[in-house]
Amino acid sequence: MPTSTTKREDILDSALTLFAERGFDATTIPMIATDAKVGAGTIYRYFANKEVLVNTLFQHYVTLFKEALEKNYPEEAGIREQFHHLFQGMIRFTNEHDHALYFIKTHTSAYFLDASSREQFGHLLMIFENFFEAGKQHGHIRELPSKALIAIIFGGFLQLYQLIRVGELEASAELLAGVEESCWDAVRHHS
Amino acid sequence: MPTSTTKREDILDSALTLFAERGFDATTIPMIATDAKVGAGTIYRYFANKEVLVNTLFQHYVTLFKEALEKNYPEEAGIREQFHHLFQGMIRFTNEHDHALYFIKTHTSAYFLDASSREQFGHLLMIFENFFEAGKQHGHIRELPSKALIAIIFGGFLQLYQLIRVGELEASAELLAGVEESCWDAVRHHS
DNA sequence: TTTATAGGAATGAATATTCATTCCGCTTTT
DNA sequence: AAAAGCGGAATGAATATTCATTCCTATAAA
Repeated sequence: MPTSTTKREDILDSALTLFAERGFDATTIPMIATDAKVGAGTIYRYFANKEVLVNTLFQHYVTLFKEALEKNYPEEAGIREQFHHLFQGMIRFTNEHDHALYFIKTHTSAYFLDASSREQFGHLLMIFENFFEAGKQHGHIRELPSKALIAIIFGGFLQLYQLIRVGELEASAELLAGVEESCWDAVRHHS
Repeated sequence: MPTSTTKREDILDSALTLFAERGFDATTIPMIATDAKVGAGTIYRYFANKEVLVNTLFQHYVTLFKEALEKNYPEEAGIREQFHHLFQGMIRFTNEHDHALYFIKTHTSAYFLDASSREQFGHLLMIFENFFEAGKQHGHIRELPSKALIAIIFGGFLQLYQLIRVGELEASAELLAGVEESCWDAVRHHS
């Protein structure tokens, strides 16, 4: 077998957790190696260097997230249901990939992201941007720049999930439903 | 003049900017020294080490922020006005101390914060917690854990301000008023 | 008023430490 | 037995921290 894919994924998993918890600069390669139960040198068999590793990780999860949001998107449904779909997508994605969204968020404007990573992230934002623009057109969404609306939703959601991850809140269905309602009220148009 | 207090403050100012822009780990002491126009060794005359420096900075601005929120707090006013006061406090503080809130936010759960820093930050949260608890008691605020409400407001606000700092949005009075309304709708009780 | 001097402040080159990356011998697979 | 995959010690570069030296400035002697 040419290099079992397992190790590569162990490395990516460990890197995701550590980058999310401590940040890129505070995470050392030996740390990742230890956590992944792998020699430090092995990491370099799979990734040319630390920056390639972080960009690979970033693009991988941005893509996954984008797909999660786009899958089964209810094009024809009402706006509230579309919002529900997006919000549920965020929740499901966060549950499936523990640290991924937080990692994405905290590294979105990092100095070491390459052009491709930035581009991928742009695509991701576009999903939300399209949603909000269409919603504003129909008078369903508050008249604020889409970028601002995205920031409010994303910022709030991720800050909340940080609390959950740290254990200060429990992710009950009730809490999540309440938060979705809160976020919806933040962006919808009120008459 | 024996050691003008200026140098110490030059150092703190430079550190604030650099920590906020690049993060603690990506900021080197020589960088701070250069920016502050000071010898690298001079920093160690004022701060025992890099961690003491960052904790000093953190506590300083948390305290300032807390004071800004508490000053002229309208105890007797209605809840919407109290919310306005808090929100305005956030805006004013951010305008007066450019990078301070962002620095606080991005370093709140950092591994190098000492007990005192964490405690100070707890006091800060208490202001919001008290506000939300009282509001829920009177049925004015959404029935969600205060921690969650705080996360939504803070997360959203700071994410937004990051866009402003980066220049993607302009901090017009109109935008800020809209965002305040959005945040208020996120936390208030809807009948 | 001018000059000398003590002592705190500031400096930045030197040192110690940490970290990304490399390299080589050992292990496993074929 | 050869080849491929691994581990982890070794290397070199970057960084935090130290320290011997210089620079001020305030006071005091001349």
